[in-house]
Amino acid sequence: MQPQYQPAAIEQQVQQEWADKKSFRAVDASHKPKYYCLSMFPYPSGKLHMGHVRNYTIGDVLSRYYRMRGYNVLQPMGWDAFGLPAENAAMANNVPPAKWTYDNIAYMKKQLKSLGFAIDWERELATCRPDYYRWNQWLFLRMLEKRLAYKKTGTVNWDPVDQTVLANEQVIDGRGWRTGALVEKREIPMYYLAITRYAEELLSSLDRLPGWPERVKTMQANWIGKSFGVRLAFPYVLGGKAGKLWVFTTRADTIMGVTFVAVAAEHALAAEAARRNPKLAEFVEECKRGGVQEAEIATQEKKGMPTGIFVEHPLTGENIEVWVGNYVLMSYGEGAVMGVPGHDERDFAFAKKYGLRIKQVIDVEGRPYSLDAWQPWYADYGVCVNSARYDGMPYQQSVDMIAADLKAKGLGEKQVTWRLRDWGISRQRYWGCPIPIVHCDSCGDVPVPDDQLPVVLPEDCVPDGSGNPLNKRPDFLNTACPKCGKPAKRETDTMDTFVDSSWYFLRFACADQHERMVDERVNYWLPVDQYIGGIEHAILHLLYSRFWTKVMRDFGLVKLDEPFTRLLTQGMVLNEIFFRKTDGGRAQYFNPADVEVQFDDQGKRKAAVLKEDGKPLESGGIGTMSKSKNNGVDPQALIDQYGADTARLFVMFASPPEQTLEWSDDGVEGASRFLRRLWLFAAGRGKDNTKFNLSSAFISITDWSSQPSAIRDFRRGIHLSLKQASYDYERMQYNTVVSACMKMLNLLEGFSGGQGLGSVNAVSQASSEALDILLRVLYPVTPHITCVLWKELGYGADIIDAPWPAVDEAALVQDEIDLVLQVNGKLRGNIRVARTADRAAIERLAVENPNAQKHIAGQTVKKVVVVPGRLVNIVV
RNA sequence: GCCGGGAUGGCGGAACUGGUAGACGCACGGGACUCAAAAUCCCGCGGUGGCGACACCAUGGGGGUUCGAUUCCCCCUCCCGGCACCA
Repeated sequence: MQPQYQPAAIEQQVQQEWADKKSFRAVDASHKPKYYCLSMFPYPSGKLHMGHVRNYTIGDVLSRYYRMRGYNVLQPMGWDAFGLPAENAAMANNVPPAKWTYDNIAYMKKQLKSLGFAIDWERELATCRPDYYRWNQWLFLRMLEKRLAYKKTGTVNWDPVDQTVLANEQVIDGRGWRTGALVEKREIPMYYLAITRYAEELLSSLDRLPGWPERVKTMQANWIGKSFGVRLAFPYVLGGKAGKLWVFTTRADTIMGVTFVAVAAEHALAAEAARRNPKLAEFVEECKRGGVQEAEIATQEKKGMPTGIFVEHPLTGENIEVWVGNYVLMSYGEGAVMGVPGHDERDFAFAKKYGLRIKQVIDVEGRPYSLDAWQPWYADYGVCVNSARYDGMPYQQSVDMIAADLKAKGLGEKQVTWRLRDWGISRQRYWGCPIPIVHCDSCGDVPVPDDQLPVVLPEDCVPDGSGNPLNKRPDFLNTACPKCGKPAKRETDTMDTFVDSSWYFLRFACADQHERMVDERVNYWLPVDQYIGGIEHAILHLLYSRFWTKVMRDFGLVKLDEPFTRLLTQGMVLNEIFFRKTDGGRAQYFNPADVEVQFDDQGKRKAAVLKEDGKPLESGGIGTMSKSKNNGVDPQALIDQYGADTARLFVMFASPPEQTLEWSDDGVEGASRFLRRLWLFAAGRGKDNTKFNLSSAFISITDWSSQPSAIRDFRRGIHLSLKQASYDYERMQYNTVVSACMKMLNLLEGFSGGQGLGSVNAVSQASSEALDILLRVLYPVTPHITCVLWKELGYGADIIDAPWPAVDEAALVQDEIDLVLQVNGKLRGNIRVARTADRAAIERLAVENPNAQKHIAGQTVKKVVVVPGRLVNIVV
């Protein structure tokens, strides 16, 4: 064995061996139980970033652990290969998105392999390949047949200079990112998937996902947003014609407090009023300026303008004026809301601003009400007041009666409303899956017949920022109508990339199936037993995937209700941010690798200077690794310098998977140091050069109870750590798994030089057993080094198929245990009692303890709390 | 703005179901080895007071429940994720 740890050499050798033996090929049937471990597939952006390293290491640790536990494990990998960044790169470098994407995939695949992940590469897929996306098209056509896919208009960001649709990301402070032009909202026809038809099931089946984090389920439930309320109408007569203005409210109990009604700028009544009032028309246009992002709309200043149109209160008949409000969303409810300034904070502010009437109609346990300032309890549930026949009624009773009264007049009824909207999938972009529709002057929108699928995207286009290049490709655009055969045009919109990622986990089960979308193997491997990915996907990707799976189930393609049994949402990877203000006042960011941090004697930070010029930098705190803050760390440099095992060990040790992870160069050094120590110890060169016979796993001692206590203490420490690590593997807290391994090595090193240990043979055997356990516990995290040591020391043929070590419960038993002694909950010492001591004996020992006596002195003991095996608390 | 989450020594974090706050690691200080440095090893390391035994304070801030709260409840502050066309 090499005396020194040389990661580069052993990692390459071990990876080659795995590749040659196809060690991680998943078989589609087995007597073992299956385990499908999936990490969210990467977007091929160029090279791996730390978030990828973290994500795939978590998945790999899990996969290897489950294999040791006797499962038939599948861990596949693919590429979420369509998307906007490829088009941006294409424009910047004048290279087709396809070439850029395929080059990135090749490079990143090499990087993934160098990290030693136990991936079955035979199932690799890329969503930009026609043999993948043809099935997007195929299923879209099936959904069209069932009217689960349909066409309607939708709102997009429009850049009036480039004459192109912008993604939200491309709108910066309300302007187009390339042109700087003020962005406008524009209505265009789009295809939608009717996810709202599954709203009820998507919500209710969250309860059947015990393996999902509560926070993710809460977020999804709120996103779906089922609310029980009343849909009601305000009748009006306009230009001699009668009409009804519909609104939805969850607070029908406040209906007697309505003093105005507000509609969205896109509402029909707003358009009607604008035709007769140029000032209002201007305001409606103003509302249409700016982007479509909800965060932007919700934080902008609340503005409104009266329309001069009056409607009739459905219960009192009172005249109520209609306003146009820039905060009313056309996409939620009816695009109109009733204004109750007395009991809605937003309406209160609006009424104050425009001098509208504010009326109290709810009383909350007699709490004071004044029109001067908003108070939080104004919005609470209470009892109706100033509400005629509803006075004195609590919430539910008043809503029931109001709904009944409205219904009697034909002006409303109870209704369930969802926040969830149907999924618009049309994108006016090139690098995506073509929507398989042909537009014919005679026949209209005609679906492409199945036998003409896939509609293949030409891969040689280079976008230029002005619209979709497919519109400039006659060979793609011009086709024959599938129905009548006359010349027709292809749809040039492509699908949202969330479509691609909504079912890739199914395709991994049968990536070589080219006749069908999926085959019966999908029912063997699915559902995914453990899905791992960033918390930023908690809503959209996961919700779309759940929806898509249910649609495929209803089409008879899969037999599962939910795609992911367990979900782990990993935290983001953060690093420090350093910058200097430039002359223009803008921040110039410097990569932490180029920064030297200086400390004072206490180890507190003094200053940070740029290595290049030695001058100080400002700290921008800690933030997610990003290009804009220039605080990313290239994993390749880390792997090249320290090896994959160190990289993996660091990301697992630095924080638990669900929390954010802070980058630390010193932490990496520490991880590397541990592996060097492990290697030196195993190579028989421990700290004092004591050389044990570790070359054999043959252990002849079966009864350790007669061994000296030093040996029994040592084994107890090892088995306690093993027990801890086993527990932590199950709950996926890998940082403490690593900690347990470090404790084991500390014990081993301390043990090798001790005295009074009995026979050298027994010490050697206990050490051998401990190292055997340590290597197996550590293996999923750092597979290369443990693989080599395991083989070199003769523990077995191949650690990848070694079983998980068993805890020797007998080793954990102590004859005497230490209990914590408290008086009034304060720590006052320890008492040592026999393992078998009963409660009375413990209480007596505790009260008699001199330390306890000191604090009891002169007071009466009220009671004694004994927590078995833990503590005694004397209450005086 | 709305929804969700987080905050523990100089730093990353640990503490399992309410039971010794600070495991493990990093940084830092002292020492050994060395001509010297690196590497390695040993010791120390939350704060205040005390020679010491020990006492008191301390888990973002304020309040509550409990024999006992980092853990449960209420209020507040700051930070992070998402908001439907970034993926």
